[in-house]
Amino acid sequence: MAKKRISIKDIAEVAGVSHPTVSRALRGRGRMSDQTRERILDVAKELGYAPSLMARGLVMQRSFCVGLIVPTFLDPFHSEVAQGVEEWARQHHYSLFVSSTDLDPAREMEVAHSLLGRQVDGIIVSSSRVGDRYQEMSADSDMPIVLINPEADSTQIPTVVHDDYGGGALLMTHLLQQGHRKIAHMGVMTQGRGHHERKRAWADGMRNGGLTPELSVDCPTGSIAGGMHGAAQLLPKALELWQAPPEAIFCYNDATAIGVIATLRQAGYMAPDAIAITGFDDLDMAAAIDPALTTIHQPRREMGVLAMRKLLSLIDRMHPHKEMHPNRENAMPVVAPIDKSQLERASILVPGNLVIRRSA
Amino acid sequence: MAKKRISIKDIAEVAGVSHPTVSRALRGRGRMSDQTRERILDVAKELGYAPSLMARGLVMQRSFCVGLIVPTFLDPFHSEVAQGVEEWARQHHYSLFVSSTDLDPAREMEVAHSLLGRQVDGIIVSSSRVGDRYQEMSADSDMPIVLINPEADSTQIPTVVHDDYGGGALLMTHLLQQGHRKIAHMGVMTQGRGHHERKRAWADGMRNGGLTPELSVDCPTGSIAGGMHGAAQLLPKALELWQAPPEAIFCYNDATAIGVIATLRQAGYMAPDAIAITGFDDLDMAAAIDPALTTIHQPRREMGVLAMRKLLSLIDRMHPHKEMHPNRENAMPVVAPIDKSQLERASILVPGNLVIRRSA
DNA sequence: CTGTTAGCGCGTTCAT
DNA sequence: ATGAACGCGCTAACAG
Repeated sequence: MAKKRISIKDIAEVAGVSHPTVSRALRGRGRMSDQTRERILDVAKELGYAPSLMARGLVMQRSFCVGLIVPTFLDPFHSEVAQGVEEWARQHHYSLFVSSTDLDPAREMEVAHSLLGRQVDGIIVSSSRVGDRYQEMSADSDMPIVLINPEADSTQIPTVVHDDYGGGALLMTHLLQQGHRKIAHMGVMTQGRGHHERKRAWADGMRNGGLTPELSVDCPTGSIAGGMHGAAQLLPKALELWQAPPEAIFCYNDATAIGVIATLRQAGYMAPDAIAITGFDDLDMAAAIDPALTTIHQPRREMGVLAMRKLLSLIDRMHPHKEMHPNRENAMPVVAPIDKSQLERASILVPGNLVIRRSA
Repeated sequence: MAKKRISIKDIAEVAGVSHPTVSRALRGRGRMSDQTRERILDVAKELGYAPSLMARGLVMQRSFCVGLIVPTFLDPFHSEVAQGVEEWARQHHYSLFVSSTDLDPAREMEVAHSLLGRQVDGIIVSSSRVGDRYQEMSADSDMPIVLINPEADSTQIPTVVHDDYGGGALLMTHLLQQGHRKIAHMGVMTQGRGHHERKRAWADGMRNGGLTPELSVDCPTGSIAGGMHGAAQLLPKALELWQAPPEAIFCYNDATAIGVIATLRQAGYMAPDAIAITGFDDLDMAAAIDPALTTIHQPRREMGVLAMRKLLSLIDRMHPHKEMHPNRENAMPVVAPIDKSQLERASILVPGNLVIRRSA
C-alpha cells in the first residue's frame, strides 16, 4: 500500500556502489569517474529519487527553511510583504513557514518558539509587538532574526523599517500647500510605532504651519471597519470644536481612509470633494475609489524581499565554508535592484513616496 | 559560540536515566514511577528542552507539516483562504509551508514536488491550474491532497469548491428583477472553472429572462487593473451594439467590478447610479466603495478551514493506531461550526449568499 | 577515486 | 518499570 520512499541506499544497490558515493554523485562533490556518476544519476532519475530534506537537515543542522510571522493575512500590507519574502526565499531554494499572531504578543512568542522547534534557519517578523524579546531568543539559539516595521521598540535586532515620519511629513506639506487649516488626525488604538511616528509628523506639520494640532481620534483597528467607526466619532468632535467639518483628515492608512470616506459619504459630507482625505500605504484600492486617495507609497513587497535578503546574508555568515545548496545549480535570477551595500547595515530605512491623486 | 541544542540525552544524563525513559516521560507513554517522571519533566523544563521535530519526523515518517499552494498572496481571496488554513493548522499543532505559483502550471508542479521533498503530511492547493495531475502524485507518494476551487477539472481529488453557478444565478435573478435587460458580462482571460461557471450562469440567466447573451468581454486579469482595462473595451462595444451603455454589468469578481466602476466613472457614466455593477466574493471593499457592490458572499476563510479539516481527516486515516500529537495535550478549541458529516464527502460544495447593496 | 564507519536526535522494538 | 540495541535517510570523517 504505502509506496516506500526510495533512498540513496536503493539507488546505490541498483547502481552497484555504496550510499556515500551516491550522495557525492548527486551533489557533485569530489571528483569521480564520469562513467559511474552518469550511471548513478540515470538510476536516480529512473527511480524518481527525491532527497529527504529532513534527513539532510538533521545531519547538516540546517533546514533551508525560514519562518515568517505576521499579525494576519487579512491585511493586504502583510500579504504583500509575505509575497516578497516567499518569492525571494523560493528562488533561493528556501521553504517558508508562516504563522499569524492576531496582534497577540503571547501568541507571537508562542509561534516563534514553535519555529525554533522546527529548527528553521532564520525568522522574519512583520509588525512585531514584542520587539527586543527577540534579542535573547536570537542569542540563545543563535538564530538570525529580521524585523519588518516593528511596532515595539527594538534597538538590537536587524530591521527593515519604513520612514513613517518622513512620509507623514510629505503628506502634511501637501495638505498645507493646498491651503487646508482644519486638519484632523485619525490614528489607531493599537498604538504602535507606525501610529506614533505618523501622528508626530501630523502634529509637527501643524505646528510648522502655525497651527495647533487639536483634533485627533483613534479608531479601534487599522481596517475599513475601523475607519468607519473612527469617522463617526471624529465628525461630532469637529463640529463641536470648529462648528464645521474638518477640511482634511490625515488617516493612519489607506484602509481606515476608505472607511472614513464611506462614513462621511453616508453622512452627506463628501459631496464634491468637500473634505480632503489622505491615506498611507498606497494599496491597489487607493487609486480606484472615489475620491482617489492621496497617500504614501510604501514598497511592501520590496520590503519583504529586502528582509529576506538580509536574513539570507545573516544565515550565510553562520555557515562559513560550506557551499550553499546541495545538488542545485547556483544560477538564480536577481530580481530586486537593491543596493547591495544596504544589506550590510543593521537597520535599513525604507523611504516612502508621496502619491498625489486629488487636486483638492 | 554556537549554543549546543540540548537533546533528550542531555536531560537523561542529568536525571540519571536513559534516553528512552526520557522520551516516554515527555510524551506520557507507558506507566512509570511518578517520582522519576516528575524529575525528568523538571530537568527538561530547567534546561529549556525543545524536541527536535526534524529528528522526530525522520523516525516517525511524519512531519506534522502541511503545504499550501496559492497563485499569489496579492489577491485577497487567497490571503483569506490562507488565513483559515493557517488558523486551523496551528490550533492542531501543524506547521504550514506556503508557496506561490503566479498562475504558472509548471511552477505549480515545481513547488508541489518541493513540498514532497519536505515530506509534508498533506497539501492544499487553492485555484489549481493542473487539476488531475495531483491524482498520480497523491497516489505515488500516498500523500493526501485537497483542492480549493480548482480552475482545471479534477474528478478524483478531494475538493472544496464554491457554487459559482448557483451564486451567478442569484445575481442574474436579482438584476432581472430590477428590470435590467442590457446586461453585459465581463470575465477573465485565464478561463478557469470560476470564469466558465459564472459566465454560464449569466448566459442561462439571460435566456431564462427571454434575452440574448450577446455582449461579453474578458479582461486580462481578475484584479482592479484588469477590470479597468476590461471596461475600456466593453464600453465601445456596447455603444456599437446597443447605441447605449449597458444597463448592468455582471463582473467576474469584486476586484474587476471595482476597476470597472473606476473606468466608467472617469468616462462619465457612473453619474447617479446609471449602471448596475455586480461583483463576486464580497471583499471588505465591496461595502465601502461608491456605489456599494451587490455581490456574492464567498466564505473564503471558512473554505480554508474546511479544506484543512478535510486534509487532517485524510492524514489521520493513514496513521491508524498512532496517537496524534506527541507530548501535547489533546485539548484544542473547535472553531468552525461545520457539519461533521460534510468532511466525509469527497467533494464539498460551498454555497454563496447574495448580498444586495444597491436598489438600482 | 571509492567503500567503511560513525553519527545527527529521536522513537521503537526487545530484553531485563 | 527501565535500559540496550537498532534504524529513519543522510552527510562527514576517515580508510583503502
